[in-house]
Order: sequence, then C-alpha cells, then structure tokens
Amino acid sequence: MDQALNDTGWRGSQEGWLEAAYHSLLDSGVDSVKILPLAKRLNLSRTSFYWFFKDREELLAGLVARWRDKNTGNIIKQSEAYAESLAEAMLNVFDCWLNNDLFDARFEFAVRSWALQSDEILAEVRQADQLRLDALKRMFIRFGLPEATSDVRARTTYLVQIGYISMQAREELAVRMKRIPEYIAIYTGEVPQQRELDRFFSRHGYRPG
Amino acid sequence: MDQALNDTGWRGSQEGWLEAAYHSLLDSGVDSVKILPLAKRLNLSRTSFYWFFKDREELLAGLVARWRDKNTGNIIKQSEAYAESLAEAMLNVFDCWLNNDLFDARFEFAVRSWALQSDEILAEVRQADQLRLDALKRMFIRFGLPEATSDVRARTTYLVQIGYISMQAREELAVRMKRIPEYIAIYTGEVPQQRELDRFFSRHGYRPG
DNA sequence: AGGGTAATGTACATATGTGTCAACATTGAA
DNA sequence: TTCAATGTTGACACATATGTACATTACCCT
Repeated sequence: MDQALNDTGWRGSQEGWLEAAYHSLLDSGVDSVKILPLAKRLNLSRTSFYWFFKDREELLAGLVARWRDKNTGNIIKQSEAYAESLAEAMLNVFDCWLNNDLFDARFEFAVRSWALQSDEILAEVRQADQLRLDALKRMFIRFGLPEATSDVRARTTYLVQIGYISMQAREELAVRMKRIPEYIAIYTGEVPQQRELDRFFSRHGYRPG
Repeated sequence: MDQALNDTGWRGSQEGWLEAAYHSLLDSGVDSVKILPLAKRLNLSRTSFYWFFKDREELLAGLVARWRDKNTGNIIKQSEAYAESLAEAMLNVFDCWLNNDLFDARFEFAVRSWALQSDEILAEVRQADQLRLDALKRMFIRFGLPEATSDVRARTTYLVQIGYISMQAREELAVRMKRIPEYIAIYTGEVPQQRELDRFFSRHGYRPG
C-alpha cells in the first residue's frame, strides 16, 4: 500500500496525498476524503499531512483543479477535430466516452455529486457544462445544421453521456460498441460510413464480430 | 420551524423526522442527514429521535422507501398511457420531466449520489434504471420500431433526462418548452402534430408566445 | 561529519457525531 | 383519577474527525 514512488527517500508527498484523496473521492464521495483515513491508507502519521497542505480545504481545492484540468478541454478539443462528415465528427467526440485519458467518467460523477453540497463546486460544474455544450453546438453548426437544432442535438449528445455516467453502469466494451451506430444516427441524423466506424472501432481496440 | 401539524399534542413524529431528513438529503446529500442537526431544525431533543427510529440506518431506509414509491412507477405508467402516435406517447413520458408529482428530480439526483458510497443503494438505483428503460423500450416497440433501435432510443430518452437532472440546471419553463418539439423529433424520428403539442403545453400551464 | 531543511510523530485541545439509560411529562382511556 | 402507553429530555460513554505546538528523525549537500 506504500507508494515509494518518490525520487527522494521521503514517504509522503503532495502528490501522494492528492492521489489518495482522488481515489477516496471516486470510491465514496467527498465526505470520505478525510485526513485520518487517508493517513491510515498511506501508512503515514495524520499530522504530517499538514506539512504539504494548509488544511483539508486546500486538499479539496487540489482535487477540483485536477478535475478541471483533466475533463474540461478534451471534449472541446475532440469536437473541433478534423472530420469529413458530421458522423465522423461525432465519432471523434465519442472518443472521450471510451477513452479514460480523455474523459474521466467516475471523476466527473464524483464532482457532480459533490456539487450537491457545495455552491462553489456547483458553479464550477455549471461553467464546465456551458463550455462543453457550446463546443458541441458549434460542431453541429459547422456542418450546416440550424441553430435551434444544433442546440438540442448538442444537449442530447452531452446529456446522454452525463446520464450514462450517472447510471454508474459497468458494461462490456462490446455491448457499448454495438449501440454506437444507432447513437450516431440519432444524434446526427445521418448513418455513419462503414469505414468511419471501422476507424473508430480500431482506435479503441474493438474487433466487431 | 416547528411542525405542530400533529393532531396529538406531541411535537415529534416519524413523519416529521422523515420529512426533515428528506429536505436535508435533497439540499446537501446523505452525509448531511444526521440526527443532531435534524433535531436542531425540529427544535427537539436529539435523543427523542430514538423513540421513532431504532437508529440512523432505519431513517435512511425510510428515505429509500420513499424514493422507490415516488419515482419508480410513474415513468412506467406514463410510458404505457394511451397515445395515437409515437410522438404523443413520448409527450406523455415528458409529463414526468415537467411535473414534480410524477417524478422528483432532485430526490433522484440525491439518491444517485448516495449510490456512490453505498452498494445497497447502487443496487436499488440499478434496478430502477432497468425497470424504467425496459418500459420505454416497450413503448417504442409498441409503435413498430425494431428492437435495436427501440433499445437505443429508450436509452437516449432516459439518459438525457438523467443527465439533465445531474446538471442541476434551474431553467425557465419557457426555455425548456421551446426545446420540446426538437427533442420529440430526435427521439421518435417524427415531428409532433401541433394539436399534440398544444395539449401538452396546456396541461403544463404553458402558453407559447 | 555535521548542519539545515524536509518530513514525521506525539501530545493536546476541541468539535461534532452516535447511541443508551434513567428520570420525567403528556395523553387518553379504564 | 389513576395508570399505562406514548413521548421528551439531560447526563453519560464513546467514536471519529480537525488542527496546533513541539520534539524528533531522515535526508542531502558541503
């Protein structure tokens, strides 16, 4: 359980505490992010925490920063990636939903739950939602859809994913992949080309059959 | 702050504690549902709680029961209601999203967040999701859509709403109503009749302008 | 080797929560 | 009006959390 991953010989580190806090947040929510239990998990004295962080608040602020850096930005980037068709553009966005490096779904849900009890976090989440929805809407408009339609389709795309996250489902890759063409059809109104799908499947290590 | 709503002269009651717990859950999540703060809000001694409930666990169990009774069932009922077209059927389901008596969105989100830290609650939520998704899927099949299409469309319908709840948005009725025709078009693939929309708007006290 | 800094630990003060118990108050019905 | 059921309370015991002060140890560089 010890993370002796330091270049120094010291056991603790800001990163170590943050990492432990991150896992606790994902597993059991903010209220589980407590110094005493984290110290136990890290096999460190509780009080040595205060060498790296002023107080618990600062640790939580670190978690929010981590979330902002990781999740916000990649959706926007993917929505702006090169594509020959709307269907292909949508598949680029779908990369986020299937690649944990692009979008951390469990982190996302944990932060949204946290927003329930903190107005500061709620404001953060709302801002993130706005930025992401705007980016998706721009994507639809780029491919010639009317404004109102683009708005609702952006919402549909985004909200289905947030809803999926909120369901906390654990499904096989194959199950999820089978639904992809239907989703693309609903969101974009156009059926994806087989080669577009193949490219998508391939980059997520899925072999249909 | 006192709820002297009792016919008896006693101040406390099982319902009173449960009601207070419910509000606390909705406002700030499960971890805020604590006996001491509730007692303060009710102007009662903390210990008199134990006359009505064995312990905190029993109070929380009461909350889950309340959620199950209220939210599960109405989606199913609405999805099975009479309709002449798929668009009209979908509008019946949309009643849930706009009528708090049919579906309590904040309660829903609070319980889903709770599921993050409790496997028991997670199992409850998963079961509810399954029942609701199945009902929606049956609705699409009833109107002649193929199985795979029905499945994904049911998911889209449901997940958008769960996602919307998870966004914790507070939007004007008019803003939400303007999006309705577009949503119906995306989910069902057919444009709703004006009279169907009028009927829907009317029963939710909305006058388009 | 030795001094300074980085990190850890012990002891203390305090806050907030749970649950039990015995004593007390209120109510309604015999 | 008395009595038992129903409700209410404060005192107690305990657990878990935060944060501070201070002593101690581990590390690294000169």
